[in-house]
Amino acid sequence: MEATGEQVDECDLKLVDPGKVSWVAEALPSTDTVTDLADVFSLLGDPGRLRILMSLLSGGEMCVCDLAATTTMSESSVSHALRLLRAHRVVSVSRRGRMAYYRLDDAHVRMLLDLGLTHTGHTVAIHPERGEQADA
Amino acid sequence: MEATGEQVDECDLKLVDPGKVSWVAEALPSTDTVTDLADVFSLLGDPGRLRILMSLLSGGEMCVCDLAATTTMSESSVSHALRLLRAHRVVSVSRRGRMAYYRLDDAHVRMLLDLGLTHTGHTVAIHPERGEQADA
DNA sequence: TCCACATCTGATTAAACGTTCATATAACGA
DNA sequence: TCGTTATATGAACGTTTAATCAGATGTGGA
Repeated sequence: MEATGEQVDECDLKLVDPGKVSWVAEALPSTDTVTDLADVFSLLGDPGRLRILMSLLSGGEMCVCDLAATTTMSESSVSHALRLLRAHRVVSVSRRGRMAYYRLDDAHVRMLLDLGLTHTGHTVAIHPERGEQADA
Repeated sequence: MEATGEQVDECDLKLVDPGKVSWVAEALPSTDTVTDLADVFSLLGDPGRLRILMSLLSGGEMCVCDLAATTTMSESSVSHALRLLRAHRVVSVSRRGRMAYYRLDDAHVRMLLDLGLTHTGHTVAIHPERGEQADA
């Protein structure tokens, strides 16, 4: 890819293992890909948003005011958070009357949440009779 | 936890589905657990740290200067980032001579990274002959 | 011992973030 | 139509964060 034949642009002088550096650098996804992925993780990196998403994970479909209750956040905060999550296609809305019902709309994020909860030793509370969990 | 027997402390007045709110609230992990999990995701939510971790994921064990090269960050930035990751037990160090060799030291984070990369359509470059991937 | 080198650390600064408050939009009921 | 309710949005504020620079620590070789 490089005209010079060197993948690590410059200052190879101080590299301990130039060979490994070369192929590790090549193996890394593009800047855009890394940025996108970091964005997703970042979205999950806020306790408030995380509580919202976990609420949706077990509750299925919920309106803003109920989410405010389960997460102990103000409705305004929840709304702002949902706007962000919506912009990143992590949640989707169904508007019925004056209510807005949100749901988890990203199978990948669902898996990340699940994996995260598993790690903490916390089992995701699934209530089949309320049926909301999807394909994943 | 509540003296009143109500899980959603107050203002049940404006709830759309009080029943669901109750059990969703109960199903949520403790504040500490949520905070810890958010911390982990937050750690993965920075492009620089993500590149460091992905480098370690494919490179196995690497020193600071080589990581600086693969991530195109300054050595100081890398060192600061590694300190954070170290504090959260995500990476561990082996000091040999004046070098510090870092490695991914959290199977769970490894899985999250893997899942994240899978989602982006990017296959993790594994080089068995360099052997570093663990149990996971 | 002294110097060079790899890494670490603290302080500073600028940008990004989440919350709040006030207000806007839009739908239902009277 | 008017008032109320549910949600959305914008601006302002305080906090957190990551990058940079300068200097500290500690190791190896001369």
